[in-house]
This record gives sequence, structure tokens and C-alpha cells, in this order.
Amino acid sequence: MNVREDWQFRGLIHQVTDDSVLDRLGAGGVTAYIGFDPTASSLHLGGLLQICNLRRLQIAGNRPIALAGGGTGLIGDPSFKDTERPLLTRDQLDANLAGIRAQLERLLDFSASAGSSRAMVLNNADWLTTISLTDFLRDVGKHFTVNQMVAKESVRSRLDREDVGLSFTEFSYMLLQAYDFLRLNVDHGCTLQLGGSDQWGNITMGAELVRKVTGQSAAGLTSPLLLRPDGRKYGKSEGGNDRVWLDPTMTTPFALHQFLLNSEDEMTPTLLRFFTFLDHETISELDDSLRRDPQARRAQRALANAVVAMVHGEDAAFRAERAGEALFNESIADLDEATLLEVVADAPSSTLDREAVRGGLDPVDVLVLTGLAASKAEARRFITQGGVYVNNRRLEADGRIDLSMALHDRYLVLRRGRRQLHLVVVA
RNA sequence: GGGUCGGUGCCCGAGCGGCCAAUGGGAUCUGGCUGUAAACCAGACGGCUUUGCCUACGGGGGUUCAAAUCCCUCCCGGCCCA
Repeated sequence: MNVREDWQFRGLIHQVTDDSVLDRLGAGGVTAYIGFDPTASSLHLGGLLQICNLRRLQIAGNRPIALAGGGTGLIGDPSFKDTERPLLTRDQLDANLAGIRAQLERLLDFSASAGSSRAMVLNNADWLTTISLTDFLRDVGKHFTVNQMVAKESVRSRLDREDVGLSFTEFSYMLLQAYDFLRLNVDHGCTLQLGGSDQWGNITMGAELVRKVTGQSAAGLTSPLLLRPDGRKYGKSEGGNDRVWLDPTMTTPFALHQFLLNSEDEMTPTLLRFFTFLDHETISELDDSLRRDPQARRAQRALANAVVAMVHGEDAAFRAERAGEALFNESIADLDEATLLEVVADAPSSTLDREAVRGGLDPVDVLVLTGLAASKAEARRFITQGGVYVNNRRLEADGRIDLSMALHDRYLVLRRGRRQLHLVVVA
């Protein structure tokens, strides 16, 4: 496939250091890298976007490197709002990397048969924590002037603020990242760095360092940041602050599917382009469907199925879609036991004693017990506001929960609000 | 090191001795309308054994019948000076 055409169609290009990059990627044989934060044992949706780009270029015959910021993570990029970064121990870092690597293996080709385009995972802690300060200052620091560093947007915005300062440590961040590029160039022949548009300044510094030190040309390409129409960050779950993770134990396949299925109309065309590998014709048809027949939500469905299938497999995508249909379109009380269990398979569950349920339970206690409410006060609030459902039936303000409500004599499907689910098994 | 300004609930930000669990905005949550969307409208938004009580306004100590508000001290941050 023509890389230039494809990336332009998908809107993946925000800035490039030089336009010929796209042709070289199309020809294949380029080694390119993207940095990611190993601050958790799983990637999240935002990170997946970058990985998708690596996947795209690997499919075109180039070699992708996923670089874990184990070393830079200790410093903190000043372009991020909060300066505090968790200090990871070597053990945590290794555990996180193992988790992320397992996820990457579904998305990138690490097999020997990939040949020169075989994917790699590296960790910059390997070189950043061992280089001596004097070596670093001589080999890297002398190639940059403070003048140009101060001129960077990420730095200026911090200098202009009156409430927080910018520590020297953070100020140095861009040099470390530049050094990464140099090392990857020298050790692996890497000539291109990709990233979000907020990384532009860091990327160009790296490319410049490579050029200065090795005389080779090195390039950068950034993609637009994925923002919601109102400017907020994309990828937070319904719950609010939690990110949407790729690890099925952190964000279930069902939850991921639901998250994508609920994508705003306005964002869906972009998401289809960024996160799926559907061909242009299919995407255009889905755009069309979104305009003409929005209530069918074909585009959202395609998006949800494609992403869940890519991350968790076809089976998981199928099950997630089916569960959603059962939950929202069918009467849950009519499902046979096996189907019911499958539908709520992803929901958290807990067990209650049969005798206790027989006697009738205060829903407030049950909500707290199941974690659907953080406190009794909150539980009462949800109930009085009409936000609690048992087996899809709204619970009255003075209602109780008892054994007669149990489906198949042993299941209670609790729901808080639109889609916070919890399965109670009566033992 | 000196001077100065500041640290309030998830975030921003009022309050500057009682009427303060603390104005306002944002975020979030619930409901309504819809398409399991957006926008919009309404309500909620520290906890509990809930006409009351407890815990909270950077930490500790003090003054007072009474402190987020006054005093002392420590910690942290901005700015200016050295």
C-alpha cells in the first residue's frame, strides 16, 4: 500500500521534518521508533494509537522499535502538566515491560521470519542510567545551546507560569530524549522517530543530534493528538479518571467494546482512521452511514469490533458485542442461565449468603459491599436519584433486595447508572 | 542565606474570628430527552448509627467561650535580592 496516501487519508501526519520520509517508508527498510511510558504493566488506548502507527509501518516493510522510557520516566517531561513522576524500581520496570511486551506481541511481529522488519522492544534505562555525567555533558550537552532549549514551546510555557517553576532536571529531559535517538541510530540504524504532536520539540532535537554527531540524516514525524471535540483528553473510561487499558483484567474486553461503541459521532471517523486497519473504501462508507443513518451506529460498531478483535481476538469481540446486545436490548430475566452468565462474564462479581438474602437485604449495604457505591451516603444518593437497577428493573427508594428477585434462584444483576454492572451470586 | 507572596474539598479559586462541611466555576455522578452518542435541562457532589455527630482548609503548637480565618514554629512552592 502507498504509505503516503494511506497516512494522509487517515490524517496521521501532523508535522514531518522532511517530506521524503513518507516515500522512504513506502519503499520499506526504514527503522523507526516510538517512545512509551512503562509506568504501568499495560498500555492504554492513547498508547495504542502510537503502536498502531508502528504496526502500519511494519506492514509496509519497515522495522519498528518500541522504546520504553524507563530512564526518561525517572525525569519527567516538562511538557506534561504534573511534574511528579513515580520513581520505578528496576523490578517494577521489568514487570511492567513484561506486561507491555506481551501486548505488543499481538500487535507487532516479533518473529524471526519478519527478517529485517522484525520488531524490537528496548528500554532507555539501559543506557541512560549508565552513562557518566561528564560523558553526557561532553557528548550530548555541547551540541545544544541553552538559547535554543529555552526557546522550545514546552519550556517557555513553564517559564511563563507564575505558580510552578521548572527544575533543571526537567529542563534536561529533552537532552535525554535526544540521546535516545542517537543511541538507536548508532546501535540499530534508526533514522526516524514518531510521536504525538506534543513531542515535536523533543523529536527535532533528537534528529538534530543524530545529524550533528553521525552526519546521517534523521527524521521525525508527529501525529495529531487525539482530543475529544471539547478539547479534553481521549481515552478516559466512563468511570471518569481511569484510563482505558488494553489489559483485560484492568479493562475488560466488554468495557473496551462499550467504550468504543459509545464514541461520539463527531469523533468516530477519526477513531476509525487512527485505530483500525480497515480499507479506505470501507471507512468512507462508514462515514457515510454515520451521516445518513446515525442511529444505526454502524461506524461505532465497526470500530468497537475491529479494536477489540485486534487487542483481544475475534472471539472476545464477538462475545463483547453479544453481551452488549443482551444487556441493552433484551430482557435479562428471560435469558437462560448459560447465556446470562456469558453476558455478565466480564462484570465484577461477589457472593452473598443465601440465608442473608432470604431475610431481605438493605440495598444500601449491598451497593457498598459490591463496590458499586463508595460509601453508604453515596449508595443512598444513587437509590434516591433512581440510579440503581436490579435485573434491569429500577429499584424503588424504599425497596429491599430478597431471594425472590434472584434469577435462576441464584443471580442478581445489579446496575448503577447506565452501565456499571455487578453480578451477585447467591450461594 | 535575606526579603516578599502564597499553600483551602478531585482541579481552579473565594472566604480572612462565630451565620463555614466552607460562595463560584470546571470535572465527576444520577435522572430526563435521545441512538447504550453529542448538545441541552434538572438534581447530587466529606463520612456516619443523619432533626444530630465526627473528620477536614500544608504539619505541629498556642491565643480564644469560639479559628480556614489571629500568634509561634516547621515543611513545600512562586517572585525579587545575595
